[in-house]
Amino acid sequence: MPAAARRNEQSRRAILDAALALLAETDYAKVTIEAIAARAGVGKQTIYRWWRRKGEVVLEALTRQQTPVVLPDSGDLEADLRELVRATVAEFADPRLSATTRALTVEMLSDDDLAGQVRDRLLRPQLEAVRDRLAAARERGQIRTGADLDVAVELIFGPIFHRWQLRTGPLTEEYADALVDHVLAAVRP
Amino acid sequence: MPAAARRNEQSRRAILDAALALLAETDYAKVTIEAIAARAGVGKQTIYRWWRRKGEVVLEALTRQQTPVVLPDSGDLEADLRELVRATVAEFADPRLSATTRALTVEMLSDDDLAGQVRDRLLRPQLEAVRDRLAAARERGQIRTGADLDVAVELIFGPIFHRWQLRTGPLTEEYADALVDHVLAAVRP
Amino acid sequence: MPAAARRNEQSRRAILDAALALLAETDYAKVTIEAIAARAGVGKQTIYRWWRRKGEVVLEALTRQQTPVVLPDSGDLEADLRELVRATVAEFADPRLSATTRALTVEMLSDDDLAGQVRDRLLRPQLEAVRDRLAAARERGQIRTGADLDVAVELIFGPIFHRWQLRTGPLTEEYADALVDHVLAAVRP
Amino acid sequence: MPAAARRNEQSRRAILDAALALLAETDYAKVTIEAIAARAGVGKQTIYRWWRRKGEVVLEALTRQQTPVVLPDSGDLEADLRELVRATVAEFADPRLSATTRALTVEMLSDDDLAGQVRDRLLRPQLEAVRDRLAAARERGQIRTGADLDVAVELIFGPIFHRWQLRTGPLTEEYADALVDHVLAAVRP
DNA sequence: AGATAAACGAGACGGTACGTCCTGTCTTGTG
DNA sequence: CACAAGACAGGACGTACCGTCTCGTTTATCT
Repeated sequence: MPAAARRNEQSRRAILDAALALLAETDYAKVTIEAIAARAGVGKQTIYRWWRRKGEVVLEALTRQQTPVVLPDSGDLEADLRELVRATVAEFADPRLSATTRALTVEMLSDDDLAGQVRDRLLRPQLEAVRDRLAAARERGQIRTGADLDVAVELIFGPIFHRWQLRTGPLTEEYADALVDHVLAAVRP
Repeated sequence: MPAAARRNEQSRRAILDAALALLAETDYAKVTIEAIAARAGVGKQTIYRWWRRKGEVVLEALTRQQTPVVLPDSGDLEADLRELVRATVAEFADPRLSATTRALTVEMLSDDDLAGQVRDRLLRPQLEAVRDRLAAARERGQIRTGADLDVAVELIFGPIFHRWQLRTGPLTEEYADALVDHVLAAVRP
Repeated sequence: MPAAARRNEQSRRAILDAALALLAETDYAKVTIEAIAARAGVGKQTIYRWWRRKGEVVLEALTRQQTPVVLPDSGDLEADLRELVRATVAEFADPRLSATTRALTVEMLSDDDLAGQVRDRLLRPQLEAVRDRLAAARERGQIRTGADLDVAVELIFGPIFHRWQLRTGPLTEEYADALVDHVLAAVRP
Repeated sequence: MPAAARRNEQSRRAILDAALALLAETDYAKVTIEAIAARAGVGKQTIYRWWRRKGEVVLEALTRQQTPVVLPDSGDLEADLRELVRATVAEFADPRLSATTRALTVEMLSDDDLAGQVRDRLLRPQLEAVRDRLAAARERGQIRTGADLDVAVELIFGPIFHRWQLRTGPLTEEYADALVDHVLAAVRP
């Protein structure tokens, strides 16, 4: 393991910036280690020294700019869920955010290790925040006690993810609202 | 456009067989056009002449062996759904089927065109079969009239797909059953 | 062996014309069988049916437009030689004629058979015409009896060919005249 | 332009050795970049990095093993010339040396740049050595002052080259001697 | 006036080599 | 000793032609 102490923070930043820039500008096929290195003005070895795969660079580039998850808790479960789902659907509908998600998904599908990292670092916080919100609702009696909260969380994100990735339908506000209705029906007492 | 009439059916079959064999045997990274051509005893140009990308070859190889979708309709919606969901979960849990799905998903994420073809040829029939089964249930009054059947279908497959791809939980029979319970709750009158 | 009787004269002409046109227009590397066939609006097989190699097509294209060799015989050996050598040098200096000669030379170097044909059909008549002129001069006592006429002919064309192909000097009228002087010195009584 | 300082001398040698070996063993048509790379245990890019065309590799392979030109100067011009011409004729008559010369000639005819390099590196030293020998003879009065030494040199090599390439006659010792006689006649006072 | 058989255009085919690109490792100086 | 620079072996990419091989479709003889 390299002595991280010696690590050049400037190069690290340049690499992550370059990766983000390329992700934003070009096809994911053009986001190669060589292109990142060239763009960052960095030797390829400096990338290989600190990351094992391109996917890890991309992941780190994306996590770096991640904002902490804050879910609204107005007490009104339906309103809060609607806000969450609308925001999520809008995000997947946005071609720019969508492109990086797509990139990351490709990497995850070809590297189990990376998949784990993405899951734990990017995804889990998001999903657990929602789970916590649902738990609070359950305590208030807004959700039936028999409901499996993990399943409930997937009932929200699964359909959106599915529709986004397989393009089986439009990602609109109407869709978001319809989804919320069904999810609520599934967990209501 | 090439005169498809002149197409050599033997070569076509050899190519698709080779693609399937490689998909089954090796990492997707090793399923290259060159490997397929070599395995099929065919010139590379013969592949490029009839398919634009590797993904299209893989897609055609997979569609060729596809069995028509038959959904049970015993009249008992819960039983039928449980059977469907258990089978689907088992399929995604199977590493062999899973590998080709993973491969195809990677290709879809990097080629919109291919994504459309996969959706229309492989996915849509499956999803519509389920939708039809739900429509039948609705006519029998087993599903509330307000339910959006498209959303309902995604309520089934979305979570499975999500859990499979992001590995956020185990793909077991218990999970299948819990999912069925929630889906039913969502659409029941 | 094809029954030449059935041969389509129109196609034959189109092929030879196409070959000439390509020779004149492009690099010799682009003069491929496929290009000739496409240009001539002819199937590749029609070329392969009547010629064994590209070089033979080129040879036939060039021989077709060849004019019969006529050497001046004014009685004045020096004047006649000077005219011949100046014309030959000028021909090699002309980039257009030079290009086809270059092409043919390449083919000859990679095909002994073709080399023989070129020698016999294109070259020999030329060389023998010169040899005959020298023989006439010898009978008139303008050339010493000991002179080897074959060597003498090569004394004329060898240096020009050498200088053209290896670009060891300019192909000017002065050069032509200097060469004539030395050749005459070599064979004079 | 690559920093030649970083060049791997071992690879360079392996490539040139492989090229020579292939030239000696096989048809020139089989001397491909891929074959050279495979034989040398080298990536193709390593060849393309340092040479533009196959011809340049071949040229460098041939120049590397070139022995410095040493011409005899016994004072006897005729004897020295006879030795030189006999050796040259024998060399062209030798099928092994002839094959590489043929290969190089093909390359020269399709690449002006390479032609220049061959001329300057391989040919010129040889021709100038002969020119110098003739100059020495002229100073001794063995050659007439009016003789053009460049023309004289070509009077020697041109006919041999011509006869070799166009196969217009045998390359024997008798031919060598006849040629020497005529060349001497051309330049003698 | 058919019949028939070869030549024809078109272009698919199995191959070979091309020249480019990227991978992940190794090497060479610089700070 | 991390770094930039970039050479290296390897190997896939997609393209261009090779020479052979069907396809149907003209033609040109020969019944």
